[in-house]
Amino acid sequence: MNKPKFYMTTAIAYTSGKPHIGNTYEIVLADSIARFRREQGYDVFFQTGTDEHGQKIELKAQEAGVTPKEFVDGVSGEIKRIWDLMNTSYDKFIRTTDEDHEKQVQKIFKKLYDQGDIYKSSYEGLYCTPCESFWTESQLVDGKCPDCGREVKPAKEEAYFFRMSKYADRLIEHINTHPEFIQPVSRKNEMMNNFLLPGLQDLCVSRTSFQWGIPVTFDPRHVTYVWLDALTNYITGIGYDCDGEGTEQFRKNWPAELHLIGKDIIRFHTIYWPIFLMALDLPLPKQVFGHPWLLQGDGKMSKSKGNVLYADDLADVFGVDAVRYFVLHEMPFENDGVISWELMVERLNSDLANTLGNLVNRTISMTNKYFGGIVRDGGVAEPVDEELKAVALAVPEHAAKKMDDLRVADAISEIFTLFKRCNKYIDETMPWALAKDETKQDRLATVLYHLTECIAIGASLLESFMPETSGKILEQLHAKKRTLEEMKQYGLYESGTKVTDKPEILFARLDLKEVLAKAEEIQKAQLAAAGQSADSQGTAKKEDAGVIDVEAKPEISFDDFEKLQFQVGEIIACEAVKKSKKLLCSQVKIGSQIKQIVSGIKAHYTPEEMVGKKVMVLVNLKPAKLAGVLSEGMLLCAEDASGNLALMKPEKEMPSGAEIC
RNA sequence: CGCGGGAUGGAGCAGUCUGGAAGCUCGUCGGGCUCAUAACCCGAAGGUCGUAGGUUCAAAUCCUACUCCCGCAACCA
Repeated sequence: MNKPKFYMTTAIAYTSGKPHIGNTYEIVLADSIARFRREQGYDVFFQTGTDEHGQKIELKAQEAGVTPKEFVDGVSGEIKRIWDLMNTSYDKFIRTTDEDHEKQVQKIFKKLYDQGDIYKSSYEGLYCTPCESFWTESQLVDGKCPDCGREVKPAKEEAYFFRMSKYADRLIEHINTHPEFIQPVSRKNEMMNNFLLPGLQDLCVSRTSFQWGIPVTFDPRHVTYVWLDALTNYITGIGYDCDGEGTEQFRKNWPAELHLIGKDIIRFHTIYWPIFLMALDLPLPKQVFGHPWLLQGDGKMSKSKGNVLYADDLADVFGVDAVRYFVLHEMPFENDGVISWELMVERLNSDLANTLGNLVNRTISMTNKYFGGIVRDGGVAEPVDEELKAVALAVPEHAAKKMDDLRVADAISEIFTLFKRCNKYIDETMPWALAKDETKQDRLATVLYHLTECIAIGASLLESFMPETSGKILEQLHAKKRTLEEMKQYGLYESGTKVTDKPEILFARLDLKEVLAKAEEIQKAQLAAAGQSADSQGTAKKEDAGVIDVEAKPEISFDDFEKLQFQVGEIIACEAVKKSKKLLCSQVKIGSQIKQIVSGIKAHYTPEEMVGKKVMVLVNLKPAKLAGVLSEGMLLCAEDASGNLALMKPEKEMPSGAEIC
């Protein structure tokens, strides 16, 4: 019998830095699906990797004083290390700097150009360097990049474009006739209404503003822009060849059954990628699942706060399988999940230590205590056994159904219903009472047999989610790993088998206080790595800390300083900027002049309390529009670590317009 | 009228598409049990399902208006 093939991928991770727990979530999720599909008998090929080109990386490498290649070699290695640490079973780790990938991308670019899908034009607009994106005036937020909030600069760039519109109708048709294509379904309307139905813009597919990319062969000033480079990894990784048939593996595996990606890049995978494939005359992937995000509960993750959660730190404290369990269990299907040290401890103690670990432990202990470790079916049945058996037989099916819908968290919960049922069964049968009765020895043996059998089934099911734990349990029971097929039968545990005589604690209960102490150490280490001085960490974490340190800026000359003009200004009127949540617009009297200045301090000052204040103003700042309102300077504020602001006022009474120098 | 997400017992969530007895996990309290990792089992308390209207025999769910929260950008999966 031929096993059906199952080709799945994760998004390739961008190599701009170490991946945090949210990035790691995706690979673990993918791994659990891949493992489960293998269990189901599919011939799985599971690809992941790293996306390594782009201006951002060029800049990061420059900052670090290494070549871009050296930089991405380091980060890609780090990512792979974490993927391996998390025990993920990918079959291929592709890098977009792989030679064969680069070669194919160049050939694809040429081919699309030759057949008229790609054309040369130019791009004019406001450019955000860190985001590598052009924006139109109307897209800007407060005059800044809507993605990152940083400054944009007017720029014009010659570029190649892909004619998306040509294929739009075909894509709309495909999406409408394949309701399973975009998952979760709610995303489908978003794509249709926001992008497809209003009319697709052509996509810019080359850049000249940086070099770290795959050069366009026939126009070497250009490098391939990220999406054409990155998305194609899904086919180049399995041996696509633009000029020929491609490898046998490619012909076998393409199209992919599943692209697993973050919800933020659904657009690229359900619009641009399918259209690229149409242009290459290739079939489309079967399904794209945009999973939700795992967010930090207690405030925004930020390196400067030192509260970023990394998979390896968490694994150090909790163990790899506990981290896998947590991210899989805590992530719902559609909404974002929450992660925090407290929640991790709660899950570990409650589910892994109490429900699962303790169950295995008490079962093995009783077997040792009452029968010298020998598990034997005593053949004395009671009705309660049937209830347990029914659960054990139903759970694999239920879990499989959840997995088919990609509801991994629900699948795990299904498995745990079996462990919970086992704990209840122990209470119902009271083995310790049976043990005291000479005539109940066979019944006692039967009870322990059922428990061992059910744990063996549950442990086997756990393999996709917690491979190491699964193996440990089976080993302690000296049980064979079951296939899904075998789980349809009950009673495969061989009667007369001896279990281990020294059961190992699978998950030790953790004390929240101790864990939080460790978390604090990790936070300190992060702060140190972020370049803060050693003594500042000590004080910064305490509430009574009187100081904060900020990132040092390069030294400036006195000439630079002289360019800045500061004066005392009196706020004579102030109102909130209507279209904005953060901005106040003040009329500031500086000498005999009145300047209008917009400041992002609405959260800290009301317009009323602003009026009458004499404050420090940077007056010769180039005027700019914020939220459509002209601002002709800057009110200076001090800001603490939690973002509280305080306006700077002269320490003695000074007239409006007094120069500050 | 900027965009997006959200509001369900103390905490974290499901249920909302396709109206039909408010559910899960944790925590709390009471009880049971002692094989086990102070664990396990049973029971209880605790909710005007953000507010106000509307549709309906019936609304957490559909419609309208409003309030409040959160993010708007990192390490963007």
